Amino acid sequence: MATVLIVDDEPDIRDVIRFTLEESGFRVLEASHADEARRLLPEQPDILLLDWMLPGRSGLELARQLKQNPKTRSIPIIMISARGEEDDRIKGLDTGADDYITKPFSPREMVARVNAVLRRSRAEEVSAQIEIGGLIIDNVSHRVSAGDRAIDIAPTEYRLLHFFMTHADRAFSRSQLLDQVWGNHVYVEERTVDVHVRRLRKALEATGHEHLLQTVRGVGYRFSDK
Amino acid sequence: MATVLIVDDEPDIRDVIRFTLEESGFRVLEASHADEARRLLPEQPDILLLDWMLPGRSGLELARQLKQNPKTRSIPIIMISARGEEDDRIKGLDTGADDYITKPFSPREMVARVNAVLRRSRAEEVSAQIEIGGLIIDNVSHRVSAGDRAIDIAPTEYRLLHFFMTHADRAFSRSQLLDQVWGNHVYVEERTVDVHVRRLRKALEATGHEHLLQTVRGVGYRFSDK
DNA sequence: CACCTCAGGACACGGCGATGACACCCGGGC
DNA sequence: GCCCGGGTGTCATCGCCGTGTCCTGAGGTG
Repeated sequence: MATVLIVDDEPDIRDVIRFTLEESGFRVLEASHADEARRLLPEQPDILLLDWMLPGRSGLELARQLKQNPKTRSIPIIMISARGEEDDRIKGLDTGADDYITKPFSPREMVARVNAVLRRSRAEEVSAQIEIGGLIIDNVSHRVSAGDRAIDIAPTEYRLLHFFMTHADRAFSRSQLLDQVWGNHVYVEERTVDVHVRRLRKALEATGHEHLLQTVRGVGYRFSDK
Repeated sequence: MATVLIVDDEPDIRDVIRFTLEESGFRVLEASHADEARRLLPEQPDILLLDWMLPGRSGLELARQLKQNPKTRSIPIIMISARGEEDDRIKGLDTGADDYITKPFSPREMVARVNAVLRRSRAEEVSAQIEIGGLIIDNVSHRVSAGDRAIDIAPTEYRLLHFFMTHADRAFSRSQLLDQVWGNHVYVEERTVDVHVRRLRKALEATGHEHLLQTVRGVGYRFSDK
């Protein structure tokens, strides 16, 4: 089951939240301030419930910090704020918070939101380097490799592959691929996608990974190691 | 740029929203009630701003409907509700709404939320999986599997199976199936359904799931694990 | 037993996707 | 400026898979 880290300076609030979440089967960690929260990060919480109004605006700081660090960026954050602090709420979303709850909130609402955010974020998992079926793409060095062999690839093929690998196990139509990889403003023939798929496959043949790029007849293409 | 569909029965509200969104570069569609919204779906809005309090609770209905239809399920919905209708807010989230805004709201907040939801939904990976009797169909990856074995299936068989699995435990006549799976404009022989049922069964035999597709003599076919 | 419905095999056509060829564009080197 | 080469988009062609129809036989039903 998922672990939730509550960061709030009021013990009463923490208690209420802890009770509700534990009843719903979550594991709960508590911190009363930002520093304590940071110390608890090694416990690998799946989600943070973060009170906006921590002393010294440290809630905002913490959120910003977590979202800037690649290692913690993927931890979703739900902000808790008092009703009416609208400006803060907006900043919270801008900072990268994934959702927020206004006090006072009902237990049911909170659980519903925690679940919703977890469901969303689970699939996301962004990282610079992605590995699927032994094939590795690294968006920092802009390089594709398998084992210790580098694969030479043209720009468009690279973008296509990168899109596929960040959206694996999904079937895409040609027009979706054009929108996503070429940009939805340009107009090119749908069949062009076929050609680039073929070129990409050819490039992947060098290491025997062409089977990862699959044709879904009547629909489009899919990237998957299954 | 993204397209937003506003569904609200109050023209003033729509105007305000439209103005703000267009200023932020969105394309805006307007509907004053659920039916009009449905008619605008072919315009492919990227997100819906849906007033909760449409006459006759049709806002809830619309949301539920959209989230149940595989074709529209992925369109994110932001609910607009009057402050304090908390029960409704929860129901809204349960219905599948992705977020909500309480009236009155500031333009900035609205834009921030629309952007946040769009950002999320883009990366999102709702595995729209349906499982019946150990057989799994996933309309996102467009794949059928049982256990860890993938089942190879032709386009028409796939659509047929998908329809059956989303409408399990009901018997359908051949003409109903033709309407639903082939489309009600095309004309093909009723017996053709038999042939595709047979092909589908053959495909399911690979994992021993052919018994799920049952013949209802004198009526048609039914998909069920009972 | 006669009738009707469904299962299953066979087959021909059409369309979709794979593939190779080619023309154009752009940038770098001379 | 000119040439060269890699990259990209388009087109025509080919082959195969998917699809719809027909026919026959099996099995259930009255």
